[in-house]
Amino acid sequence: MRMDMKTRIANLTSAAMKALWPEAEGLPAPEELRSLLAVPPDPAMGDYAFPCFRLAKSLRMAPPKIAEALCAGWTHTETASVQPVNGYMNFFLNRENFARETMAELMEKGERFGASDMGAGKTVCLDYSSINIAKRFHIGHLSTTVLGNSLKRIYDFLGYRTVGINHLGDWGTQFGKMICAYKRWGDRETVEKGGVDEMTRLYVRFGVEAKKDPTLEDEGRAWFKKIEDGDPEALEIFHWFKDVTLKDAMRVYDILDVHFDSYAGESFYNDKMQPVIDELRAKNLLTQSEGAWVVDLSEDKMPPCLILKKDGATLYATRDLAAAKYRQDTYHFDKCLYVVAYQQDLHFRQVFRVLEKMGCPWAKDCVHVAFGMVSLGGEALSTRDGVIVYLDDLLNEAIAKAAGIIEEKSPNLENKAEIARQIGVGAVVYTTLSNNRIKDIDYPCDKEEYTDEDGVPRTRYQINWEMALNFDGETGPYVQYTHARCRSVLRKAEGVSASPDWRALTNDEAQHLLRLMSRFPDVVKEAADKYEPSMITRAVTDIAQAFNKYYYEHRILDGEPEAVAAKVALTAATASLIRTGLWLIGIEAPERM
RNA sequence: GGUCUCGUAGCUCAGCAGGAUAGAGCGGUCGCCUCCUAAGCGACAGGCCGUGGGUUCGAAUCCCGCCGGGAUCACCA
Repeated sequence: MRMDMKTRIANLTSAAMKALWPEAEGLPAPEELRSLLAVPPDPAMGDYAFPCFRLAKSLRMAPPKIAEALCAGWTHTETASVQPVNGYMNFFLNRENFARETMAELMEKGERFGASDMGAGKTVCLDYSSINIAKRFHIGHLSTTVLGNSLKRIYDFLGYRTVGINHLGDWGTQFGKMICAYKRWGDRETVEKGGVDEMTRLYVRFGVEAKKDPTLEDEGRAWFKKIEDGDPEALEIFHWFKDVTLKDAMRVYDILDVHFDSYAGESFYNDKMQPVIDELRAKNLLTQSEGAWVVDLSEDKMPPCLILKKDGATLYATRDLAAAKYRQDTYHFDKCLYVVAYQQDLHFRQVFRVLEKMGCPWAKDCVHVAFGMVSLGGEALSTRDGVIVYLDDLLNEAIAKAAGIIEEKSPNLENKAEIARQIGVGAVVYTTLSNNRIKDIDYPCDKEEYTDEDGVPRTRYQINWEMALNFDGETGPYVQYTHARCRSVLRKAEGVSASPDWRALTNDEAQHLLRLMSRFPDVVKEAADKYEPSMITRAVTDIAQAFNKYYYEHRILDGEPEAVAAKVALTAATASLIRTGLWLIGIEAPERM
C-alpha cells in the first residue's frame, strides 16, 4: 500500500530527530508525530507544520533552535522542502511529486478512495428510524433515518459488517384502542385507501368518544389483551395495521434509498423479556420501590431504572434490555449504535449501566448516537396542535422547486423528473446532515391565527418553503452541481489520451484541491469514530468549493495535450470523490442538471 | 433543585485529542457569462469566541465557578 504524504513526512521527521539527538528521550515516535503535525493557517506558510515547542523540555533547547536544526539537516527535498519559522518546522510539499502521487492513488482507488478493510470481521448494529405503527412519517423522523443510513454506509465502506435495525414501535395499549375504534367506526376499504391517515383519524375519534363514554377505555384495553393473548382476529387486524404502515413508510424509504436488515420491533421482544427479568432477580439487582420493580442506580447518580410496573407490566427499558441481549446473541456485535434523539439520553445511560451491572462486558460497546431536536418556528412538533410537516410534503416541495429551476436553466435535460427528485431529496438530506448531529434543527415557519369551527382560537403553522429550501451556497444542489459540472467537462474531454504532465497541477488552486482530497480517507475514519456524518458533508463541500475555484482560474481543456490530460484526470478524480462522499451521506450525484 | 447538553459575525454553523493573523454559507452592498454548466466565482462590510478565574511557552479549544438557552428526572415510548 502506498504511504500518504503526511505519514511519510512524519516518518522522515521522526528519523531526522533520532539522527540529530540519538541520546534524547521522549522524542515522538512516527505515529505520534503524525498526529502532532498541524496544518498552517495560511497555505503560503506551508502544507504541514511541526510545532517544536514540546521538544524544548526534553532537548533543553529553545523551540526556534530546534526548528532550525531540524531544517538544516533536512535532505528529503524530493518529498518536501522545509523552513523554520518561529519555532515551527514548516513543510512545503514538492508540488509535482505530491500531485503525481496523490493522483496515482486517486486513480487507482477510484470510487473506493477512502475505503478500508479496518472493519473486516467486525459487526456494527445500527438502530435507526424506528418508526411507530399507525403514525405518518414526518420531519421529526428525518434525522434518525438519514443519520443511521449514512453511518451504515460509512461503516460498510470501512469494511464492517453492518446490521440496520428498524426497531418498530408496534406495542402498547394504543393498538387495542385503535382496533376498538376500527371495529366500531371503521371499515376495511377506507383504511386500505386512507392508509396511515385513516388509522390516525380512528385513533383521534377514539379519544373523543372515550371522553363521552369511559367504558371504551376498558374495551380498548381488552382488545390489547387479545393481541397479547394471540386472539386470531385481534392479531389479524394488528398485523394488517402494521403492513399498511410499513407499506407507507417503504415508499419514503425508497425515495431516500434507505434500507434495513431487520424490522424486529417492540412486539418482537414480547416473549424475550422474562429471562431478562429472571436474570436481574437472580443477580439481586431488582428492588421494589413504590410498588414497582426497579434497578437502583443511585451510586451512578441516576434515577432508578424501571423494569416492571406496579401491575407487573414491562416497560421501555425492559424491552431495550431484551433487545440489546438479543442483538448481542444474534449478531455478536462489536458495536451497537442507537440513533435516537437526545431526549432519551437518560434512558440509554440507564439501560447501558444496567447491562454492565448484569455482567455484560459488551455494554461498553453500546452507544447512544444522540441528535438534536426538530422544531417548527421554535415550537416543538405536535400532530395534535398542527405543528407538523409531513415528510411527503417536504420532499415534494423540494422536488417541485428543483423541477422549477431545471425548467428555467436546463429545459432540454432528459429525464427531468428523475433529476428533480435527486436534487430535491439531496437538498433535504444535505440540510439534515450538514451540522453536527447534536444541533437542533428549526424549520422556518409562518404562524397564522384563526378560529376553528368550534370558535376556538388556534394557530396555523405553515412551513416557510422559500426559507427552508435554499439551493445556493453550502447545499446539496451546490455539491451536486459541481459534480455535474465535472462530468460535463469530462464528456467534452473524451479522447484525451496523452500521458499526463503533473506539472500542470502545481498551481495553488490545484494543490489546494489535491490537499483536500488526500485528507478524505482520514475524514471518513473520523466520521465513523465520532458517529458524525456531517464531517463528510463538510469535506465534500470543501472539495466542491476548491474545484469551483480551480475551474474559474484554469481552463481545463486548453493547453498542451499532456497538461490537459493531467487537468482532466484531476477533474475525473474530483467527480469520483464527490460521488463517493455524497453516497456516504445518502445523496445521489446526477450526471447533468 | 439533580443530571445531560448547547452558548463563536445580523442569521445558520465550522474550528474544540491546546499551536502562528478565528473561518464558511445565508442575508446586505458592489463586481464577473463573445470562453469547459452563473444552482457558479470574486470584492467589501460584519467578532472582547457568554463571563470570571486557573493550567500552559501558548487557550475559542483543557479544568473550576458563574450567567443564559434547551432536554430530562417513576410506572408513556
